[in-house]
Amino acid sequence: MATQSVSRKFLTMNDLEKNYNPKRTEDKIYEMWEKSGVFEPKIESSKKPFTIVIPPPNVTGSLHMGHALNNTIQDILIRRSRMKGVPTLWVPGTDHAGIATQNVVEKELAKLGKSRQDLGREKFAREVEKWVQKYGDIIIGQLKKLGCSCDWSRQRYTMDSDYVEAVKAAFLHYQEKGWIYQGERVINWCIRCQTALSDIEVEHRQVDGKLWYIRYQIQKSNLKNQNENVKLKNYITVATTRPETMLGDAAVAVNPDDKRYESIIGQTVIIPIVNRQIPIIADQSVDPKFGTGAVKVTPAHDPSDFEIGERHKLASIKVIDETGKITQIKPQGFDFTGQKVLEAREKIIAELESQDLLEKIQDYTHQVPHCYRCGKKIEQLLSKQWFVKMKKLAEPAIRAVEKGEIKFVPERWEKVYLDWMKNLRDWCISRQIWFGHKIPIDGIDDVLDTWFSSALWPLAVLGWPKKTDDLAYFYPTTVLSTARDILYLWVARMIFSGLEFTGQKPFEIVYIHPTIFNIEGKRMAKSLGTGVDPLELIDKYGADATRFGLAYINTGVQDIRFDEKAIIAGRKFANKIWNIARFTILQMQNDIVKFKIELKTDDDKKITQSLNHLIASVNNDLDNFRFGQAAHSLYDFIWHDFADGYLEASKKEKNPEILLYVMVTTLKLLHPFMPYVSEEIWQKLYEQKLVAEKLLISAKWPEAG
RNA sequence: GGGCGCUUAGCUUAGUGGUUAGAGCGACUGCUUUACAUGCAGUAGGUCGGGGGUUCAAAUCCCUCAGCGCCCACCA
Repeated sequence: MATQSVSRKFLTMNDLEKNYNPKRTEDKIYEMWEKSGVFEPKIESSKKPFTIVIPPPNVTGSLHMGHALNNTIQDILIRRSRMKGVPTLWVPGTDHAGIATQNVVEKELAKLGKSRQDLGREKFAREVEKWVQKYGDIIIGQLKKLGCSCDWSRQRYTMDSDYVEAVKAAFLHYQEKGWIYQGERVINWCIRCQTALSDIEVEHRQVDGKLWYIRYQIQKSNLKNQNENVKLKNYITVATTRPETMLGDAAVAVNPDDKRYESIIGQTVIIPIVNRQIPIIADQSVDPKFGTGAVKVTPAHDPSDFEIGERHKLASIKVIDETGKITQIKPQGFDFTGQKVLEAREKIIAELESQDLLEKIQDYTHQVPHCYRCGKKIEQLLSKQWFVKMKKLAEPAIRAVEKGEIKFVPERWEKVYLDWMKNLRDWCISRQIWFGHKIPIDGIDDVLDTWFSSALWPLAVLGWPKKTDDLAYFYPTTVLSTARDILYLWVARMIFSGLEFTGQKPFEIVYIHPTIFNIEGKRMAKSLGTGVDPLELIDKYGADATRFGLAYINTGVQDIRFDEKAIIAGRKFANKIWNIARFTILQMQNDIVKFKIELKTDDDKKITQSLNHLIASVNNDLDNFRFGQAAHSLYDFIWHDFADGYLEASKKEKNPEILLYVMVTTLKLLHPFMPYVSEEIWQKLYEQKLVAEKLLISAKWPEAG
């Protein structure tokens, strides 16, 4: 509470607008904060810092509602921590997002009828650079509009020069450990993007397909030992969803315990059309209950077939190339070379039918892999790529979470993380796209998976591999707030990277925020016309309204059906607060203010008691990431207890000190949620010498007494 | 095939064992009450998805069924 001041220049009604006006407030206030230097923490070695690194938005486009929610959450945590007097750092930045950004630039070029190949690498790189510059700036501008109190002096980009060094250092480190290797195996290949993808960059979508039952002739000379079940048959039937891959079959596999086929294991069958001889083999991985219990094995085009192939030393015959066309496999009398997969499939089916080798066709709905960036079907094919061995990296990452050193909020995500981490395959890190970090090996012109660089974010932004003061003081960071869809792609990889390179976890708490859907429960997407632009909301209702509305509906649920009504309620609330302040300020001028808290009436006692409860519950809620609950308590107290109750009553029985005390305290509690209106009011109070601290953003946070 | 989440008033939802289940928006009825009509005072509207159980007491805990959504998985 401020000390008594004798010389106050009283404001009149006209000095305070009747309604809160965000547009006349926000930019002015933000500039004031920025100039004051409060966003940039000072290192105080005696105090434990509070650090957040922003999940760097992709420079593919502007921010969406998920970003608005996540950055509101982070700013709430940051502002509260700062007000508590803790050295508080929020590192901002952007991600080059290799494949995603390359794709959006390619889409732009396509509008002009051009491809990246038309431009060539150099010109294309310049186009990408222009895009990155433009959208990088847009994103930073949006974060500022939202009111994010990031330390802009520490702003980073995943391809700035220091970051390139960090990526190199990480790669070399893995190499020295012997964890980087080049291998030829079946990987996910996007025909449109022309690159390999890791397993988690593939989306499985349900597709209505067919199951074709095809007869493979058993070699006549081997038919002597037939048993009861196959006595009358001279063929074995396999079921497949991809008949065209039979061009590359290397075996027919059955389960070793499958009595039906016991007697013919080891015999030879002839692939129809291809006329090549392949063995019938027994492999544990075959499910006797599916289809006929016999499966054609195509090691070059299916990861599990590849493994069967390795176990049985089968040849891998690549029949589909990187453009999604049939290779120069020329069975006698046929030539499918250069034909698209579906085209070849049709011809093969027709030929099988004419040879009476197609037993039946079933409708079959199954999961088919698609590219997570361009949405096109993935081909699984044999390819030489670079991998990181995961076993040694996963172990400490599992332990850190199991021992509770890293906690997930909500807790249930811990299990999701661990399940994935315990069943990791090696990480395919090479990409054949043009935009990204070059693999630091001479003569290799591939780039790295964009997530290889994102995985280093918490350490790289603080200076690693250099031993900087920032790294020593602000690492490990405190909270990582993010969306659930990048739990594996990003969060898991930051955990093992952080532990490997520093021996310390990258963050203490992973907060997984709700996903925002539209009111029908559908994904918000610009392309579907279901997106809501947070900037438009800020323009219409103000940043505070947008932030408060988002915080208010974030009650810890998994999904949010976004309803603009919440933001409208936020706007009204901002206005309500403004008017409470207006009333209070005018009240202060009419009465002598002693700045001494004296509880005279029952109303005084009641309101200060409720306020104390409010402080306790807001603190408790925020300690536990219960943003919605905290917002609800603030709303209910301020509107109903304070305005409808105490303020009305105070018109009859005056106690301006209490009025001011409650006002000032609620402004502090509200500031992380609604920084602009609260600071704007604070400035009026400061001018009136009704508060002592110059800025609310750095005023002392209330604790329950 | 595994796992997770959700189902409360017309809409979006709060509420994790305890008096007549709250709010915002919408609807309706009054109010130019010396801050706010972005307001104030009220009214109507809910068998808390169905069924079963535990308990003195269940929207809340357990089981089960149904619907919606998400994630993982080498049934080709």
